[in-house]
Amino acid sequence: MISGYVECGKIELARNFFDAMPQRNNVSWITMISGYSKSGNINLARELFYQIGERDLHMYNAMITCYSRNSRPKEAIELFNQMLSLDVDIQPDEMTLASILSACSQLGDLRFGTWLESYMRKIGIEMDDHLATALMDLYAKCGSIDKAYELFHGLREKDLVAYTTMILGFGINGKPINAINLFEEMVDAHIRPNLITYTGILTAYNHAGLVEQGYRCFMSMMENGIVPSADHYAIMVDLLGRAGRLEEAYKLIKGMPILPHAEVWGALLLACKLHCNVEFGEIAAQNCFDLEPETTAYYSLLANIYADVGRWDDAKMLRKKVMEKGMAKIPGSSWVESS
DNA sequence: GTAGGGTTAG
Repeated sequence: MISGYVECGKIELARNFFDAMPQRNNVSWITMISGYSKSGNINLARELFYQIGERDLHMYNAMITCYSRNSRPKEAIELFNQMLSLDVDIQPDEMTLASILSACSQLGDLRFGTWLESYMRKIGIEMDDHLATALMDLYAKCGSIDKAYELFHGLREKDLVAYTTMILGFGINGKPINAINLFEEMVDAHIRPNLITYTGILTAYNHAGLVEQGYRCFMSMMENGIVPSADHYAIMVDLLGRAGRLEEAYKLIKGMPILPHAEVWGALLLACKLHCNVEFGEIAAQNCFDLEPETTAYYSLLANIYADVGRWDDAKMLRKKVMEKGMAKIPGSSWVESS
């Protein structure tokens, strides 16, 4: 019952059912924690986790995974260390290590990562494809792209996540051509790219400055029934904009079936700065101001465009605005971590 | 009685 509710996203119903249960076994606690994890509710997951009297490996795994997949790598590693400590002393398994490796690459902590690799050997955890993929991601994020590719090459079965990880890895390591080649290999292998894969491949086309090919890829994405997110549009606007095709970029934004976020307009604004275009620059900037009034970078960009074309008074006025906004931040609580 | 934990972006 709980898992059924969790699967269709009815987490409150699952909780009601859970609360009404006279006796809760391990599985029900784990189902509830992973349900909160999937819906991004770290606090409720943690609350439940610490209500458990006797915690086993699977419960630790559920909570560590919750931290890791919700971008709390430090807390994931903290709990992992707690698990290894003498007063808990539970030996991790493949599942634990996959989540911890992910936390590690989120932090870009290669030293802890290589320690984990030898630790795995020490306690006899065999490197399966999931673990190799997580390790691949770590190496790629830390700049060891050759080591990442070695691991990729050694996979028993290259699946969607493996290809996507490697494509993203080539992308962040400045190897767009390798990313593009791998994407083609993936399509040939009949593995269907998802939204994340397209983020990687479109970024690669962008970095390689391959406008036509990138545009074609974006179109084929939609033909394959994958609906681009605002992030994908932002990449496309950047690609077209950097090539000086500002009007096309603008039209792409206007034709979006979803609301463009500030990053989309910001990409156009940046392109307008590169090409000293006031016309679209003003439109892009106005949208950025409306969407994110507190981000001063947008005001500066427009000010720089004005300066480029000799409109000093307009530039000055905007720079004054930036100063005022900067000052206004000081008495506030902008340095308090938001969560 | 039944239900569970892994890897990819932002």
